[in-house]
Amino acid sequence: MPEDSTTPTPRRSRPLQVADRIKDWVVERDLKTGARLPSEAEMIAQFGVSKGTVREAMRILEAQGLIVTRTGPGGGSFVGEVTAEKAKALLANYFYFQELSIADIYRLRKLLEPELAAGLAGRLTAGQLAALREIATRYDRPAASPEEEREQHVTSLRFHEQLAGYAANPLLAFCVSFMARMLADLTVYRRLYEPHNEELWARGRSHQIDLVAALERGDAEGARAIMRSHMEGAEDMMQRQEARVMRRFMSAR
Amino acid sequence: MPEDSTTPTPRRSRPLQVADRIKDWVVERDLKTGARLPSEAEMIAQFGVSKGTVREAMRILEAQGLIVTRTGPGGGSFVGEVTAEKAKALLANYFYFQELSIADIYRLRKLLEPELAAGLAGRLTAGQLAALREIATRYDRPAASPEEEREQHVTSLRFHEQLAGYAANPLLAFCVSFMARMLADLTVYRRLYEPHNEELWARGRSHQIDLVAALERGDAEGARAIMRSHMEGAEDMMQRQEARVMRRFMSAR
DNA sequence: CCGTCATATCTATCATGAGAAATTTCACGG
DNA sequence: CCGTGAAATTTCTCATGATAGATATGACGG
Repeated sequence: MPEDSTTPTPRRSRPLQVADRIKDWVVERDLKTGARLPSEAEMIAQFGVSKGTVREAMRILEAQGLIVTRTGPGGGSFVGEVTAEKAKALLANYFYFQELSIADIYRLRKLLEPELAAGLAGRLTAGQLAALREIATRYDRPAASPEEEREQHVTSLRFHEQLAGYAANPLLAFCVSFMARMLADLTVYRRLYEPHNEELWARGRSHQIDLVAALERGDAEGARAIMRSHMEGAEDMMQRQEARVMRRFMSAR
Repeated sequence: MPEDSTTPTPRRSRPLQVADRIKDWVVERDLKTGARLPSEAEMIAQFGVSKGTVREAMRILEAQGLIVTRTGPGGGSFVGEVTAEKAKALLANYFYFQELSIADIYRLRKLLEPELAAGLAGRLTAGQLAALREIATRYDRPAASPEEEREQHVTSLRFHEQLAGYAANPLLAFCVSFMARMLADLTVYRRLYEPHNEELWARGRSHQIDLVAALERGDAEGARAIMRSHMEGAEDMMQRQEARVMRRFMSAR
C-alpha cells in the first residue's frame, strides 16, 4: 500500500487521543459489552487531562455507539455494543451525500433478498413463522387512501426487516435490513395520474404469504423464486411512483 | 409499526439536543459540504447553553463525520461530507461485536462482485483501466515469504476496492469496498502444514488481468463469469488458511 | 416478612472564565 | 516580488464549582 509521506499529520485533538486510548484499552483487555470503564475522575488522573476533555472523548465514543454512560450510584461509563439501529443510522448519514436512486437499491435487493430467503428455508421456529404471517396479513384490503397505502408499504418493508433479523449471516442480515430501512424513509410522491394498481398490491401480499409457507416446508429454491418475483414486482411498483430519497440525516436519535 | 408506548423516555442529554438542532438546521437549509456553521460563541448565545455543551455537541457531529472544525481566523465548524472511509470505519465497529466469518463475507462477495464487474464493462476510461492493470501486475512472482504473501493478498483486495470505486451504483460500491476492507483487516494464521498453493496464486492473478481485458472490450457477461470464478478461487484460498477476523475497532482515526 | 415511599449519596452533567495553540491576514523589509 | 514576522481571530484545553438525575438505603406501614 502506498504510504503518503506528504500527509501533514492533521493534528489529532486531545479528546480524540483520549478516545483512541480508551478504545485500545477496551480491545487489549477484550472487555465485553457492559464492562465498566474508569470513572471520569479516574480518567482525569490517568490521562492527565481536564474534565472537559474527558467528557468530549466520551461523547465521541458514545456517538459511535461504543459506550453508554449512566449517572448515579453504580453509574459511570460502560462498554456498549453497537446496535444494528445505530449502525444503520450512521451509515445512512453517508448515503445522505450520495444521491442514491431507487434503482440502485433494488439492484442489490434483487441479489440479496432471494439469497436470504433461500438460506432461511426450514430454519425458522413456529413463533418466527407466526410473527411473519402476522405482519404479512396485517392489511387484508387494498389501501383506501394515499396515507394508508404508504402505511402498507412501510409494513411490507417491516416484513423484510423481520425476515432479515432471522438470518444466520450477520452481514447479509444487515445489508438487507439497511435497504429496507432506506426505502421506508423515502418520501414518495405518487404521480396523481398513476392509478393505484390493485393487482400489484394483491400479488405482493400473496407473495409474502406464499414465501412464509415455502420457508415453513423448507423449500429453499421455492422461497428464492418467490422472493425474486416479489422483488421485481416491488421494484416495478416503486418505479411507477415518483419516489425520491428524502435528503435528511437519520440522526441516530 | 408498533409504537412502544412504555418507553421511559431515555433522557436526551443537552449536547445531543444541540447536535440534533444543528443537524436539523443543516437539513432545513439544505447546506452543502463546506458550508459554514455558526461559531462557538454564536451557538452559545443561540441555544443558551455553555461552551462545554456546545463543544460536546460538535464532537458528536464530528465523530459521525458530519462536520469538520478548524481553528484560526476564518475557522469554525463546517458541514463535512461523510467520507466512505469514515462510513466503513463506523460500520466496522458494528461488526466488531458480530462474529462475522469468512464464509459470511464470501457469500455476499460471490453475489455482488460479479454484478459489479458486469456493470463496469465498457464504461472505464483508459486511465482507470491502466490503474487496475498496475495493481494487478504489481506482483509478478509467487510470494517468497508469509509476509510477502500477506502483502500480495492485501494488494489483491486493493484491486477490488479500486474497481468498486468506479461503480455507478454507490450502494453496490460501498458494500463491495467494505467487504474488501474487512478482509484486508483479517489476521491470517497460515496453517504451517498447508503448503503455499502456487497454482491458486497464478489463477487469481490471471483472473484479474483477464477481467480488465474483458472490461476494456465491453464484455459484461465475460467479466461477470471471470469474477465469479475469481471469487470462488479466492474463497477457497481463504478457507484453506485459518483466518479469523481481527477483533478490534477500526477506530475511524 | 414484604412492599413502598422518602431521603441520602454517588455520579455524570452543566456552567464559567482564563489562557494556550493554531492559522490566517497583513504589514514590513529585503 | 517574495519571504518574514507580528497581530488578530477562532477553536482548544484546562481548572473549578455548582447542579441535577439515578440509584440505593432505610424507615415505615401493611
